[in-house]
Amino acid sequence: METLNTPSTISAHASTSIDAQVELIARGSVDLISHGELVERLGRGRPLRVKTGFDPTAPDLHLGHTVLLTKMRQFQDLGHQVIFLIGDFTGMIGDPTGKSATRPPLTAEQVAANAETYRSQVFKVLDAQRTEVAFNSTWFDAMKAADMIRLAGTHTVARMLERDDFSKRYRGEQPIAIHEFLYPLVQGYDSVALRADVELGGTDQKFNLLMGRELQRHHGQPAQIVITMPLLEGLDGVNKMSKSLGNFIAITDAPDEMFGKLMSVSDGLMWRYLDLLSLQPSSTIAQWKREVDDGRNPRDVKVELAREMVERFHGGSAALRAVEAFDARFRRDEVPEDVPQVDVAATEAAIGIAQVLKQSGLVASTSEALRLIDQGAVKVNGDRLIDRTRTMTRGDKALVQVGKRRFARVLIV
RNA sequence: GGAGGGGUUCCCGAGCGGUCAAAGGGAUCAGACUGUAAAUCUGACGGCUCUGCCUUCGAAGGUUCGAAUCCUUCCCCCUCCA
Repeated sequence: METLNTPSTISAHASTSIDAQVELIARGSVDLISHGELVERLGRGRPLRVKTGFDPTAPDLHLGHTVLLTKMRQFQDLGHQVIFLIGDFTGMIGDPTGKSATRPPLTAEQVAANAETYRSQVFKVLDAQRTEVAFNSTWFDAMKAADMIRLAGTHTVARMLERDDFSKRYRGEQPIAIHEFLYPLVQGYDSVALRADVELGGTDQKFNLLMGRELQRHHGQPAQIVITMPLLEGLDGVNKMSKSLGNFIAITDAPDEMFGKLMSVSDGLMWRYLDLLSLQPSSTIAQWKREVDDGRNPRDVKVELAREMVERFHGGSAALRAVEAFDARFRRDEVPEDVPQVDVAATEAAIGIAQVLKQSGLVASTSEALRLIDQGAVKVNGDRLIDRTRTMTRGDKALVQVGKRRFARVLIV
């Protein structure tokens, strides 16, 4: 690791005061260990090396994953050096969390493929030009068994058992494999190898991040500053954002969908999202807060948030179109432009409306179709349909709508 | 190895021979209200050729006019003792 790629001059952040930097860096964080050390380190006037480690399992990223990335981006914008570390060495050994004992180790090929997927998603948030991508196999593959044992010798079992996860399992008489004790050490050693000034992680990573500090001191380096970020709440505002709970916004969600999901977030959650996801300066967000307190419609601020996110992941023109499409559809109550055309086959001359709804894919079953009709959720050519026995005949065309979001242009054939 | 407790519709969870497509809560969907906010209120929430019919309560058999509820076997979970 001789090419540390550190710019010799400081450009961007020279103009930003240390106080202002600290304020931005601390925004949204749970732990900052420690504030004083951060001020001191920034005071040295050189770009900081900011490390964040990621699993090589390459999930489809959602906004929750981007909280850390956003924080990294803020560091970049302040002129610091960001290191995107892919834990391929650990990934090839197997499950590091103990959560799923059966998670199989990844092959080198899988790791490489995942890393590529990662890159394509991650650089929607990070500035690729200013990101150093590192793999921890670089130094661990070169390590000898004796080195690993020496690393293991730096800490005690008792110390490891302090980690919440381990102590719970130990008390609960759940197995803890020996190699699991090595993960915090391995992760901590990454900080030594990278000479990290700062390491970012989720709150669940706190123990491992602190391990980095100890190992750095052990190796005669100044201890890294540790920053933990919270888990982002999902669209329900209660549970953490996760794929399995279905309360997520994927970064690959289509522009209109992403925009709509963000607009449906509650006002309280909106501020949370702004703090954790927006690259707007804190002063701007504070300004918006004051304006809302003075009577400005929070909706307007939410539009800013939604627009920024869509712009980040789909570009500026897509964001403008999303705003326009949203206004047209929900404020002016117009029919969206991209309504799918569907042909529905009638076996006889006439076909019941429930069948039409089902066969066009607007509803899952005839029963559901009838229910929705009874509830006044179905519109045909803009008019509410209340007669569940209504039929259509061959050659009929109609714009059919179910609820607020489901549309189809149906042709009976 | 011994003793006991369980597996119910997307999730949690009641039911313990008929009035059960099965309480209640959550999630979800729709309507009202709105800023597609959130909250709230109302309704729906297995399927179908829908005032009726069909399929569902771990699996398979059985008892009964009738079973999610009783019996038998099997599968799977959990607790305590050894």
